[in-house]
Amino acid sequence: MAVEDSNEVAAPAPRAAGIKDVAAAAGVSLGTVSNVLNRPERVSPKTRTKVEAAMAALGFVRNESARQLRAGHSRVLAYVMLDGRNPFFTDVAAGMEDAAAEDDLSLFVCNSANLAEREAAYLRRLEQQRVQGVLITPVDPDSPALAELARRGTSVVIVDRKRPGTDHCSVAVDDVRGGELAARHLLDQGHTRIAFVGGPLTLGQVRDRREGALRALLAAGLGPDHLVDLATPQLTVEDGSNAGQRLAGLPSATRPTAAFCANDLLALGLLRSCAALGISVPAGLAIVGYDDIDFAAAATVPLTSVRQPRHRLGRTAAELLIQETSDPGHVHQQVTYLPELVVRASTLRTK
Amino acid sequence: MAVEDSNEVAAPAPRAAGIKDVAAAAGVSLGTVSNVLNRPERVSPKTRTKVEAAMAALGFVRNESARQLRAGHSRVLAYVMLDGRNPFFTDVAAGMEDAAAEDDLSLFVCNSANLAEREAAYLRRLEQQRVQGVLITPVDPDSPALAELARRGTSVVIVDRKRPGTDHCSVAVDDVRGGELAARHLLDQGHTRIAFVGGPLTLGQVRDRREGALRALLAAGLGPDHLVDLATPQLTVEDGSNAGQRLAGLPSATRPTAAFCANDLLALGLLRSCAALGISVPAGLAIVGYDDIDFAAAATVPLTSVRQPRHRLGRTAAELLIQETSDPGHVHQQVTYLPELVVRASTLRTK
DNA sequence: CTCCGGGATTGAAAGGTTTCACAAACCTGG
DNA sequence: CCAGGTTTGTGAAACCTTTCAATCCCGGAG
Repeated sequence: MAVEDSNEVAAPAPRAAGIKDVAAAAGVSLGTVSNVLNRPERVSPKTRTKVEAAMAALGFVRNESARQLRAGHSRVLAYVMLDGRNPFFTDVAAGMEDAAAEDDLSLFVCNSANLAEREAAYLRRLEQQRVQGVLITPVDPDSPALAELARRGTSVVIVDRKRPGTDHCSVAVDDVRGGELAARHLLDQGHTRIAFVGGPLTLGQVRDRREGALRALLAAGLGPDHLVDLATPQLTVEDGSNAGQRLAGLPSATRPTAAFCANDLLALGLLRSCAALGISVPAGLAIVGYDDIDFAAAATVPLTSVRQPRHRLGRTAAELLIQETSDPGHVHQQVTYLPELVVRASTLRTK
Repeated sequence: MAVEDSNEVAAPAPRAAGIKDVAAAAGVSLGTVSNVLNRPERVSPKTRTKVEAAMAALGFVRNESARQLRAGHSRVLAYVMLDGRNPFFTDVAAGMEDAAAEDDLSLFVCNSANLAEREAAYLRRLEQQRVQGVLITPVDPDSPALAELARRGTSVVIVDRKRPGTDHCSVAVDDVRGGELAARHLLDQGHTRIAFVGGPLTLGQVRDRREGALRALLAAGLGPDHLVDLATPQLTVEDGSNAGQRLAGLPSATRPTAAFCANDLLALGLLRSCAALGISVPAGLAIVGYDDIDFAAAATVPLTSVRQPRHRLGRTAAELLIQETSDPGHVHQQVTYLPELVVRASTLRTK
């Protein structure tokens, strides 16, 4: 007897208190506790205080699963990003987080690491969790999995990519325009042979940026052979560095005097290998990056880059998603932002 | 009549199919469907096929909330990181993700952005979600909120920090040792006046690294005045750059010839401002960073840095957490890894 | 032919919250 | 002091899955 009592007292896990326990402790009905939680204005101040005291005393924590179960959907938004190690996406996520926080929603961030399979696994999980909606920068925006997801009722917003159909909202930046800006700037600086560093071309972002560069060349009366492709398997610093080696190996007659990189990671890698190989920047090689991540400005030769409104991109995407899930008369929208060229030392004509 | 029928057909949201609908469609009981899902081996192949066909036909998606409600806990791990924009933490998260994936768990990544308030909000949310456990690099490891959380039954693992008590597991890297390595290296290179760039000192990481540097100086017979403090409000590239301005302003008699930065972001900022101010690195100023993020090696003057096993840090933390939540006889462990100095051009003695 | 054992299947209960129709208590003015 | 209206509080149903004891059915042994 005494033993049992002392066991009770020493019990380490008194099983989390629920709304029912709170009701009992406060001497009110279960429904009233729920009202305190969800519509405090419909409960008298006196009772409310009593209930709140009971909650504090018991260390009550709302059970979100039960809540969701009843509501049919959660208060969680998710972002499936393409590359967790690219600061660009981190910044996009920060923008989403701000918007989500304003509506008292949480943001669940997942990283597909550019792996279609991993992306699919996350989407399955998220659907099972009945997240309120999914923000995604997809490996492949045309994947039927996305359409399926939307068809089954989960709102999906495509980020940093456009999708032809009108099944989803999307927020993107005009990458063709960005490529044009970059290339035109290099042309203005007197370059006529430009390397395009980037890949794989399965990524729409890469395709579009290259396409833009090509257009700028054509507009200047130069043929497509003035764009020298240096394809990379991925968009990492390492790949950029490798591209630099290849570039240096080209015969000087045909070697480009400028390079346009599909993102800043590549550009930073290229910059590094130039330093290692004794090619001065911008005199020996002018370099333009893309995204204008913080490290671009921080590089020792600050990088000229095409800036995207990354924070706004994320914020707008989240806002569209929230709007879609709350407004039944919602119409899908395709928002496109314009990029902007930020000129820094890596392309400044040396006198 | 006809009208109603056609309405039925056109209904856009036929309300997600549940286990019950599947059971009806397959002509079996609800319990059997559950068995197919959870213990397929106890169901005859014939029935199983039938059920699986029904699931596919109805586009059945398991409802995780209901599942959780029954189970009492979810299959989600969460990492509350200190700074989403610092690649170090991103890499730690990647390590966790790998470990989580192996156990078929999801990782929910949140960013406290070094804001105690935001951290608290996330912790509240996560507790409400009944996540299986929380990994956290806390703003303040001694915060009572963490102990509370653990007391109420949520497992907590402290990452990149140690906590005196034994309430939690923790995984950390010996920052004092790291500071020592960095400073000793600079002393070996002949420097005797070393700047310490970093802050705020409320961050244990910063305190410890500074402490280590101090020890190395003392061991070399140099007084604490040989360590020149350049305090920064945060650990960003911008702060590092500002510190550079201040450093350059010091009278040349007392100006340090080397700088040890509390992390790589600061070091990159410092590097940039040196370039802008015409201070050559390492001849004019040797620089050591901390973390060895990818951008450190990618900087145009590759950065000497103290490498932490960041991927392993994350993986181990997640493994400990999983162990803690699955093994009832679990004993809290404090794992400490040793850092390693990676020497690059930013400190190489010129000739 | 009956009985038994064991695998396959079933049905009901449980888990914590929200919602909603309803009951109770209170207040106002006549 | 009462009718009628408003403000508070109540109780039960519903959300979807899992679990587990109970039942069913089948073939084989006696």
